[in-house]
Amino acid sequence: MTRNGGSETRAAILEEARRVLLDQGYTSLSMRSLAAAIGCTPTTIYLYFKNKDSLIHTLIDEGMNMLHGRLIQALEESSEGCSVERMRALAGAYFDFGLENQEYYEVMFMLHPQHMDRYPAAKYRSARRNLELFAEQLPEGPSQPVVGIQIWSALHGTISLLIAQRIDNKFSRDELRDLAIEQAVATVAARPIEN
Amino acid sequence: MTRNGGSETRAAILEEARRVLLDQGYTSLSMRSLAAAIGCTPTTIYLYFKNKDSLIHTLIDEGMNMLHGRLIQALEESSEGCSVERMRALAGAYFDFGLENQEYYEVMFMLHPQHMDRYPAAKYRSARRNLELFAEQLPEGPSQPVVGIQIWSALHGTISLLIAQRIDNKFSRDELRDLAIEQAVATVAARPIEN
DNA sequence: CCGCCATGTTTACACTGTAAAGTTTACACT
DNA sequence: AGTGTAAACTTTACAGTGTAAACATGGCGG
Repeated sequence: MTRNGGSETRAAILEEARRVLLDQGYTSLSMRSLAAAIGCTPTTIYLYFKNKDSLIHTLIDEGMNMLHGRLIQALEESSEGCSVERMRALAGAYFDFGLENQEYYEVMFMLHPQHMDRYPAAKYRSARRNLELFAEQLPEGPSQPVVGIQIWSALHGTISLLIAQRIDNKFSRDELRDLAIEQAVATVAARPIEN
Repeated sequence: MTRNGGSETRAAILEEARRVLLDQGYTSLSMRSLAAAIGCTPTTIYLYFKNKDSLIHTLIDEGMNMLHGRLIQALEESSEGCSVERMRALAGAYFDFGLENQEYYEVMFMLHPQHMDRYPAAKYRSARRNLELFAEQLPEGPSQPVVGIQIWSALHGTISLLIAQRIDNKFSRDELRDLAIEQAVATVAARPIEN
């Protein structure tokens, strides 16, 4: 392969990895096929990424930033509403992001760490921002982060089962979406108002 | 390896597979190491199981039956209670099963089908029994299976994130358990009584 | 006794991630 | 211009994966 100044190769790797991830999913993303697609040898990739996991980590990070954009946008669009309405918008945006970016969602939230190096602390923080948005919509403010986690977890449950195709097709996605969002909303509505 | 009458080998395969699954997790479960552990060649396993996935399927089936036992027991112990109390017992039992049998839970509900052959229809039915138990606890009876699915999904969300170690350790498991269960209970309590 | 079938092994293929060592290119500096 | 060095990339190799095809062997029924 022609020398092309390093960072171009790195960009090509990421671009192709992203493409394969979206088209064929995580399992099809192999270092060798990746290398073949961009016209270099497998080991070249190791010049830019410690290993496959750290390549995945940067994809996760991309996904987290995409998600953050979507969530922030949803919050801005509903900023005039009460906490219930903001949560409805947030949950809806989260749900839609998950189903519209299934392959991203999978590497972001469904991959087991045993198959994966520990997620680096710096990137972990950027991921946590997304989750904190849920607690921040509670009427009492972000003082109960665990409740935010619970609301997020419940949403994640439905999304992950849909992605994993563990829910019978006879149940409509829209109905499941509504139920999941309303459950999140109900949890907010049940909180005491304190701020 | 000595001929030992077939079903013994099959039993040994399953026993070792179960052991590895519980000890080292799904990723460590390889046909070759499995064969080495029970003292046969990898291909011998293919006499008893079509492929790795179908071996996993029978483990999933085992897990589903274990889970069913736990859920039925919880329901029996709470049979005198109202639908809210029965759901509390059911959700608690489901949650505990998940965390006490993480490796089973993972293959049962968290593995992506792309990595896996389609779950056989017959076994799928036995899995569905477990989910139907949730809808059956609704005050209006099992007429709204999708609500049962939603309650189950939300529980699954918390469990799967805990198993995947995607929830910060600073959040106590007990508190998350309580919140998840109460969210399930609240969804039941919010239903109209019709039967 | 003989043939068949269940039970198993041997061998092989096409993959996977990744480490070590060697090679080529580009550029800075004397 | 010539040389040193570092970046970029390849070659080769290892150890592992699932699994298919062909071959061997034991025991049992006719």
